[in-house]
Amino acid sequence: MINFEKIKSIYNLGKHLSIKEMDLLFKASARTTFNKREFLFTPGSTSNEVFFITKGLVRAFTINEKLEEITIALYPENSFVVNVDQFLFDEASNYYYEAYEKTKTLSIDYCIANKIVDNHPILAKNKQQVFRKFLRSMFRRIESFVLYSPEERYIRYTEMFPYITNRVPDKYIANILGITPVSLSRIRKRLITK
Amino acid sequence: MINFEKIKSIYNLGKHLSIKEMDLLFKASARTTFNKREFLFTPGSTSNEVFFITKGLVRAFTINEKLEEITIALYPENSFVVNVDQFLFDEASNYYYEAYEKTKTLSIDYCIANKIVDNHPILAKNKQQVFRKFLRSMFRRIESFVLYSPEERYIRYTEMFPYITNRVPDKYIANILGITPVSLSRIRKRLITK
DNA sequence: TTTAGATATTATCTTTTGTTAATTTTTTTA
DNA sequence: TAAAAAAATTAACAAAAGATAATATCTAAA
Repeated sequence: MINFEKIKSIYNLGKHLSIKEMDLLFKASARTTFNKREFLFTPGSTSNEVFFITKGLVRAFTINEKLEEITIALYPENSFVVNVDQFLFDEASNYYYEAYEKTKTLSIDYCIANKIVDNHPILAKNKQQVFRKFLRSMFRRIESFVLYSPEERYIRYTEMFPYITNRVPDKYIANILGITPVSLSRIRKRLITK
Repeated sequence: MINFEKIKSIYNLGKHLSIKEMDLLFKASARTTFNKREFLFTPGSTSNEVFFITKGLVRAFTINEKLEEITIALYPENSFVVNVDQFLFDEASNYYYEAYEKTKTLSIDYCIANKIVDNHPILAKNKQQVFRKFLRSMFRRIESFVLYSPEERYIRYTEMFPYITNRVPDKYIANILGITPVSLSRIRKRLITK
């Protein structure tokens, strides 16, 4: 069910990290299944739970002044999901995190996870890689806004994450790209007629 | 010269972190002064040096297909500067990092820094906070692209970083906001006449 | 399977942005 | 300080995006 080798390759974890150590974390984690449209976090949540998505897809969104839902991120299998506002800012969350599909997770309180990790040098060594992976994806996303047009961003996004694009409405992708759904529809049309 | 308390407050470092421990890192660091327009890194660089800016301002930019310089980030005093491509991707850098002002730095090889940090539990504990600070600023930047218009991004940027905006040409700010310098000039005009 | 609801497309119009080039202003340096 | 270089503004036009609404298509629930 949990593909250790896949996780190791996704997060560039060290060769010396064995299943035994990773299992320490998995054993200490709760397994939860969220039905479609159930929430992992809601605004105001101060939970420091770290979710690992083993199956399904989670959508993070906020509500803007016009009371529209704006999707900021999508998390497929093998992603870690945290309550950003709580995790990074020690503030109550502004975001909803909902299971867009029926989603299976492993979850653990971040402080508890940290205690386990800090007691096992090999885990501690690999913790940084997970953070680095986050930084990587964030940096590439910022780069895409600075260097590319909406059309280019869309092409790159679908090429990079076809397994996400296929599973959610285009309007979520439009939000993620920083454009309106109507504009994305026009971009798609432009690309087809090219 | 180095304001320890300021660094501690910027990076949310723990109260138990004393100057003694931080000094271990500073003592192991080289002091370098870069003149205006000198480079800390250039494309192709595989250096894993971590710079801490004690004075001055560094600009990271790349060259696009049209051979234009595109500024992706500005680093003022008390910032850490690393070669992103090397640091996060283990790839040679695509970016120039230039001292836009005469800049004083402390620098240390990341592996060496890590050895020192890992041998001192209090430093190790605080390392995460520095990473978290990076994640924070990256997340807020992504949020600004997803939630706000170019005009709103400009207002927020100048409010948040007046000490940067004042020191560099507007065209660098335009790049950072993901718009053209001409468009930024029009936004400024619109805001004045409001 | 039918129907209601959600999503995507299209149309129309307005606003903003990109592009290029000319002009003005500011900054740098000889 | 004067000349040169860089940056910012403005103009003119084209392209793209935003907003809103109507329509079409797709999806999910009764």
